[in-house]
Amino acid sequence: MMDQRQAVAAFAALGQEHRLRIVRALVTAGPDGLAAGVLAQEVGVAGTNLSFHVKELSHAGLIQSRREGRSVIYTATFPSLGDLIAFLMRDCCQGRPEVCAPAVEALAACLCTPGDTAHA
Amino acid sequence: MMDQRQAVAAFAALGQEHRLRIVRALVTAGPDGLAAGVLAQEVGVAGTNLSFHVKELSHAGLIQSRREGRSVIYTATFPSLGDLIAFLMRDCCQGRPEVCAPAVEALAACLCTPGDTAHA
DNA sequence: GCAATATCTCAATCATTATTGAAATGTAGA
DNA sequence: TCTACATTTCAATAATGATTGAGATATTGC
Repeated sequence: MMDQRQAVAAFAALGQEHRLRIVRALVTAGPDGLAAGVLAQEVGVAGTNLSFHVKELSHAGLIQSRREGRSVIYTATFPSLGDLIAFLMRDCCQGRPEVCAPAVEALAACLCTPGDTAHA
Repeated sequence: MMDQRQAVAAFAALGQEHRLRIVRALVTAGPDGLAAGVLAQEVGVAGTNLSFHVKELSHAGLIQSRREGRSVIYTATFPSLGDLIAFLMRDCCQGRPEVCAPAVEALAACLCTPGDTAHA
């Protein structure tokens, strides 16, 4: 369960163009992730600057890294993203589920195979 | 459909303790919202400072305001919150729905009455 | 219109964050 | 071990954001 301190750090990390692009690139890349060099090129920042931003994202728990040969591979931390979303919308119902239902729908739309995978 | 510019502004707005508390207070309050004075007291900031923060949140599209008598009532903009969440996780599947399913579950957990309300 | 309440705007100060370049670290292959 | 490649650390500068207080605006009831 995420607390406010973590949530603020996570949102602050996402509130910067380059970092949001980093996270989105890694979310799109999926569990395989991307090497630092590829990521820097894709996001359009110098390597030295990418390092600064991935450190911040890593510190916020939104991405992870592993070494593979001489490359460092970054991946999105999907469970943390889920926790962050849950924190933001926690207690949103208060007896009125129609209030937060749109958010659930919006997110569910990203599931490519509607069916039992959504409740796995 | 939210674009990157809006998403960065929204996340940046949420990446600050007082503003996150404002949004969470309004999410919890639901469609009825809270008056500026109540909100300032609940979040623990001076009125002059609250004004600065709600302006930023309003500009990011995360909250709305309406006048009621001599009070200004703020409410969370629930559809924008849904769009923001959808933007963050867009294209997260790439043939692997199990990747983003945890995020969907986390959010769905906030729905108090599981059933048809979730797909309304 | 006048006084009281609620909120906002403005300008100044303080604090934090982003970016850059140079040098350092760690890894792989000859 | 030597060279090339990938990434990080460090220090300095530039840019942006938070907070405060004083004054301005808008609304209500007398």
